[in-house]
Amino acid sequence: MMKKQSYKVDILSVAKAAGVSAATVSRVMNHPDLVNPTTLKRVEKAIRKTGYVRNRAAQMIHGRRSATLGLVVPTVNYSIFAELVQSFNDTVVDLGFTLVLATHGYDLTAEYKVLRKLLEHRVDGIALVGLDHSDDTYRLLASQDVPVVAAWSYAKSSRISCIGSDNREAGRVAADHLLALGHRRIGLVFPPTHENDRARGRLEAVELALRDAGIEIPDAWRVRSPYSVAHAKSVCHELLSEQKGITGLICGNDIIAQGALSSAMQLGLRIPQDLSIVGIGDFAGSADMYPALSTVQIPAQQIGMEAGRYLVESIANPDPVEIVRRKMEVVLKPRATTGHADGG
Amino acid sequence: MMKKQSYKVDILSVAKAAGVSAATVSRVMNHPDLVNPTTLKRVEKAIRKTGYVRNRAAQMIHGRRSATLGLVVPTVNYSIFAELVQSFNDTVVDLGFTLVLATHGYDLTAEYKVLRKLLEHRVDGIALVGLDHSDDTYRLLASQDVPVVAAWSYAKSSRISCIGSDNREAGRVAADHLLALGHRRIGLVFPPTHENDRARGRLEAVELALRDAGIEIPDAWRVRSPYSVAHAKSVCHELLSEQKGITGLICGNDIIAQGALSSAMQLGLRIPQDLSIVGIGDFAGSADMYPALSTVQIPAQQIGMEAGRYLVESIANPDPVEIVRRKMEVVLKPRATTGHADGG
DNA sequence: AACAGTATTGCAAACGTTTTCATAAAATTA
DNA sequence: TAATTTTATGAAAACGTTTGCAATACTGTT
Repeated sequence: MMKKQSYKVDILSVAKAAGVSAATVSRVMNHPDLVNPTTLKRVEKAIRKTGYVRNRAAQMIHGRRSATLGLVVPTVNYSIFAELVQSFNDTVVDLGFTLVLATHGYDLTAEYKVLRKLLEHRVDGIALVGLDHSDDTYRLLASQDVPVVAAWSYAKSSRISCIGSDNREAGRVAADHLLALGHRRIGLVFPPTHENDRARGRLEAVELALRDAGIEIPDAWRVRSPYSVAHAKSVCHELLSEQKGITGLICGNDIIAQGALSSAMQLGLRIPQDLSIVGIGDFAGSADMYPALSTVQIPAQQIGMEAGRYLVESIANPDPVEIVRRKMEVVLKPRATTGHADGG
Repeated sequence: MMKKQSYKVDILSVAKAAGVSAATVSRVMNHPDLVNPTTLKRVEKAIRKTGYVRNRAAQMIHGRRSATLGLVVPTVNYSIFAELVQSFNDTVVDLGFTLVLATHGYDLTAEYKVLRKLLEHRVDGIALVGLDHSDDTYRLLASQDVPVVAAWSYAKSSRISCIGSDNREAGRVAADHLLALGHRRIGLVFPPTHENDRARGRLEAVELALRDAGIEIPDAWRVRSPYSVAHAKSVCHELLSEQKGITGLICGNDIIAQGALSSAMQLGLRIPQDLSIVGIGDFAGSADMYPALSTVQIPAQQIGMEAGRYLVESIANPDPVEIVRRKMEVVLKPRATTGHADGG
């Protein structure tokens, strides 16, 4: 059976094999109800025998959709966007789409380039992370009429549709949590905020909350770390061994928090008696670490799902392009890495 | 500038805007050296002004490559395949390709379906994980002449090209590590091995190594857990609280090990004095956990890179389809979660 | 038996590009 | 200046599908 077909099997070979026209084969694949059951059987057999796989490109050129969706994330390292990617994927696959994935490594110039590629491939819709994008990117998006959604971030005046959380709120919740536990000597470990609205919003809100609480933080207690466990660990090691007196750490996300936690434990600090650590994100695994990480949950799965659905919906109804903004609530997950400032 | 072009901008609109033929525009995009510098400038301006993005589908239909590569992984959850995906992506993007990602959730029937979709989209090459695939999948792969590589696993008699590690070796190394430390009361936490050659190879090798060492393991010490931290944690909690006397745990991968570690610490066990835990994989973050996870490294990044390169190479030189098998060495990473059996 | 209605199929145009071939214009040579 | 070569461009065919329209073959009704 199924001989090793050398070279292209097109719709015509199938038609010939089945003794029908190309049109009929096409109908078998797209509108089987329109073809005689007997013929259907024969054609299906021919399809199987020849190993025919229909060419999406050719049907796409006919005005058909490509049935692909582009997803642009900064990175796929660690589990930062893992749940987002997985749930977005699952959602859209269920709806008949295929995922084209692109990453840019937190570089918005690179983002523009990959976005262009996605557009060349005529993805039917695009999801990207966050709301910081280059002008070129925004212009490109505006010039094409492809549905777009920014996932992860929410802003009430975003230039494009967005489905995500308010990062300032996430930052505030994290800060309030530590403040409520009586912490006043707080260290901040965040990634560079340039070109990253998530980190910027979180950090700004944290700083604001602390200021409002009348707390002054020495510059030495503010440190930068990219989203890498190893890097965060080394940066925190330095911070915690040199700057005594810090009782709480607010981290830009759970990956950084993980590094912070690791370095603290290595230094023999008791968590949370000697040091409280709070992350942001609630990534897969954060709840099951030991000690379980206190963090601010961003509902990644739900965001991925909603973003996928929104895109598919917009493709189906190319309505007047109205901007949709959906805010996904952030929720504090107080777990084992935070406790009262007095260690009690 | 760049007006919000309603509806399709095709090569003809650009041609008209620039006062040239479609052929010239095409040449500007594909062979700029063939066109007069003055014309080039004019056309490029028209391209910018109209916001033209070339249609890959249309050029693909012309026998051109699609410039996409399919990557099929079981899941993108946690960081199990994160490094693989990221490095594969980075490698092929550098070489001008775009990544089409598919997941199947460890279900080989689902794998067949997503694979078909990838083929419909005419990806120029396909990478998938492991060597367990359905007959349908293998047949489909054989019937199309698209370069294929199985990443992650290595087997000297694989039906398709493979670039990866020998999972039996990984299992043996993990077992030998614990044996060398004097452990004889060893628990096994593995995922279902059905349709998963990685898990199966590892587990078989572990069992063999233990048998060779004259060790008999009670059935109660063999437990199943999918690749999920939460699930592994709960399964291990049960195992460790009911079955006393276990001094070492061999886990199917680092994610399971992470859950095991978490449950052990929660139970107040000292690691590694009371219990040694070894994982397999050395995923991103494993080295920086606390305590740092002892594990068997599978060089994911390198595998991703080599797989990407191999595919691109095969696309460039559609040589006689010779099967390539590259074995990536596994290396023991003894860290803080394993120690002598006597706890000394 | 003639008719209308319906079900099934094929023909051919169309989609947006690339590329071969031909032609025109410009540059070079004798 | 005429002949030749080179450079730049356009016209049209081709790629693998889908689909509107037309044609044919059935079905059932009188």
